[in-house]
Amino acid sequence: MSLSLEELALKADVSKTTVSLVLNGKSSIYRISKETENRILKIAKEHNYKPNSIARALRLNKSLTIGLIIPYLNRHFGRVAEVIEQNARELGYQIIIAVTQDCLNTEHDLIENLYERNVDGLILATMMNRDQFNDLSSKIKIPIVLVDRRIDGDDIAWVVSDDEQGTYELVSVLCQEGVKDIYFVGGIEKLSTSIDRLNGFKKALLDQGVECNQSKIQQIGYAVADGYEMTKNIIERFSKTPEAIFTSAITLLEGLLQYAKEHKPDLFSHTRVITYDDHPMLDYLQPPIFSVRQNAEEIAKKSFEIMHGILEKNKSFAQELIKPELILR
Amino acid sequence: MSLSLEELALKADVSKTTVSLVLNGKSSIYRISKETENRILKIAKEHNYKPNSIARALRLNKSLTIGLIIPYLNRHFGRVAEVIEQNARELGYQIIIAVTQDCLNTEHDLIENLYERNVDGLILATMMNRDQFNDLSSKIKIPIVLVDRRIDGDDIAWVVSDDEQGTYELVSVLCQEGVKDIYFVGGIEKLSTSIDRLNGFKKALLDQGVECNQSKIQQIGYAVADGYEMTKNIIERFSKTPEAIFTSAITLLEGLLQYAKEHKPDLFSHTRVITYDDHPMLDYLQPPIFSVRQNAEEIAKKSFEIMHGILEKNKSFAQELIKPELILR
DNA sequence: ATTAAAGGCTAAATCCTTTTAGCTTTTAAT
DNA sequence: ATTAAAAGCTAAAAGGATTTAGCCTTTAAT
Repeated sequence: MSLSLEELALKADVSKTTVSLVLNGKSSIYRISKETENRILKIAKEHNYKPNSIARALRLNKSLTIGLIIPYLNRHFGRVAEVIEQNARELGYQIIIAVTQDCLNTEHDLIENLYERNVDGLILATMMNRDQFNDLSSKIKIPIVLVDRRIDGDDIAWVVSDDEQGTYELVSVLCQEGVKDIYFVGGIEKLSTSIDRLNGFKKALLDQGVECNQSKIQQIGYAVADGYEMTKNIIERFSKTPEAIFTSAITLLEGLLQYAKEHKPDLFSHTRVITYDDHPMLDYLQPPIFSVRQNAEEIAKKSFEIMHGILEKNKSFAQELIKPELILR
Repeated sequence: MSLSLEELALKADVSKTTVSLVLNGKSSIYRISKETENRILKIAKEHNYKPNSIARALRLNKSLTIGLIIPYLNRHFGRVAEVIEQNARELGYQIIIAVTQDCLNTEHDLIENLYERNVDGLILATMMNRDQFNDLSSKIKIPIVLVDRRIDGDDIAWVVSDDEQGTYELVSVLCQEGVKDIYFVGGIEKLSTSIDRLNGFKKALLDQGVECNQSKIQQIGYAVADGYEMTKNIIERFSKTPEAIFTSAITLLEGLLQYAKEHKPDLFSHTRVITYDDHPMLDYLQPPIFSVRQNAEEIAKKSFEIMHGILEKNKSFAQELIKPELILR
């Protein structure tokens, strides 16, 4: 291990050029004799030669490394990262991971940092808007695939859950059960996840002939504390206990549960709760909470697939909406 | 961006040696004049020069990259990874992540792979035993810090939760409440997490004068399905419903909950359940489940700290037991 | 006036691989 | 017997940074 081309060449009594050519499968192109080829291959194998990846990266200007920038390594993104890593590994790529904690500045720093560290591409759950992204794209000359959060634009590659459709279906189920008074507990307002989920929410109400009151829509952020806050607002500002609350992320549901436990233990006897994102523990809560399960595996698979296509198969960008699954308990 | 030392040198009308010396803070050692120094610094700043990290890595034989190998990116390891990444970033390191899915062969492949890819060190939640680890250590000439799962040995660096103590305290609480009939639902038998948790369990029973029957101890694995299986065994093999069950991981608790939901809905009216690992959703389950919360943040922080100490401060290995926290609901 | 020391900078080697252009020898063709 | 083509291989450059050894000039000391 860790012996160089030159040392191999010495042992095989040829030049390092020859060794390199043989090991890169170019023997026939360069008319290296079968005999020499076999000798070199044998010696390389005996010594378990592995080319120095750094030297290779320098020469080829290709590090076989993908940067993955996500807000947190929570359940959802953890699973996404895990599957991306597995897919990447099979094709010889490594994943460098970095978390933004949903801070835009951190995101910028990380992008720059990974870019300078010569990753071949970036998979990105971004907080940027269209303009910020365009700015970035002009500076950064490597492919970017957005994951989980999209930015509108015909030339931007992304893979996201079909948030609008998922929310639409989930909320429609409630409406069809006759629920009319539904509150929306939302996340970071500018993100596509928020916009799409809110659109799905509104569309469901509209299609089911339920009035959609702006005052029933809250959007602070995706943190547990935000969920707590929004639930508090809903419970305390309105005299009437809501018929139903939709939380648009599992963290927000956690906030709601926390508030309920502390200040409104009877919440569930009056109020149906439904949520975007699923969690196995939801199976054991009383009463059952309907949810929308994102297909993290598929999101991960597709996003690396697109990246790989751009990097190695000359494919251009692509966009994918991944269908989520309704979980009615 | 992406302009080279040589180009900078051209612009500053000096050699690239001079530029390199100045940018590496060696002006005074090499008696570069203040004037030249300032000119170079100014030009470098203007052009936002960043040294090519690959070239640097090749020359210095140091990639500023740490490999992190863990079984899954689940809640616990996700948090560990997240915090390691943040700590690493502050000190200029990147984290390459890879998941083994608790497969020993995959672990070996990944270690070899990352080693060949020139990571400077490895942080590892390993499945290896002492012999396998020794074998590995002799081949791999970079520092290794074990995380979450330790291997006995005076010369092995590790950071783990104090599994024995945590389990001891948790189980003791139940015993002190008078519970005498406690079952152990365990994970992968050979891992330190299993061994330590089982030891803590046995010690608690012993100290509290509760008989510890070998038939009440099950160890299959850490998967949800394993928890299901072990719960099934306990419920179906014994005529008497157990007074209490300790699951030694949150996944095993999930398996238990699943079994209970499907086949034993009244489990909780007869049986106390306690678990290693905490989860916020446990707050909302009825009845409350006592748990032991591992301090993932501290585990992460210490493990990178040790790695960094070895890499840059000439420190040697170190071992840390991180105190977990009892959560009594 | 000579020598030594200090000041200011750089050429070239090095890390390891890939790749281009081309060298030498052998064989085939006329 | 020449020449052309084919066979078999290699020297050297390139990629971008770091570092060693040392060159040349100026100043200070005797």
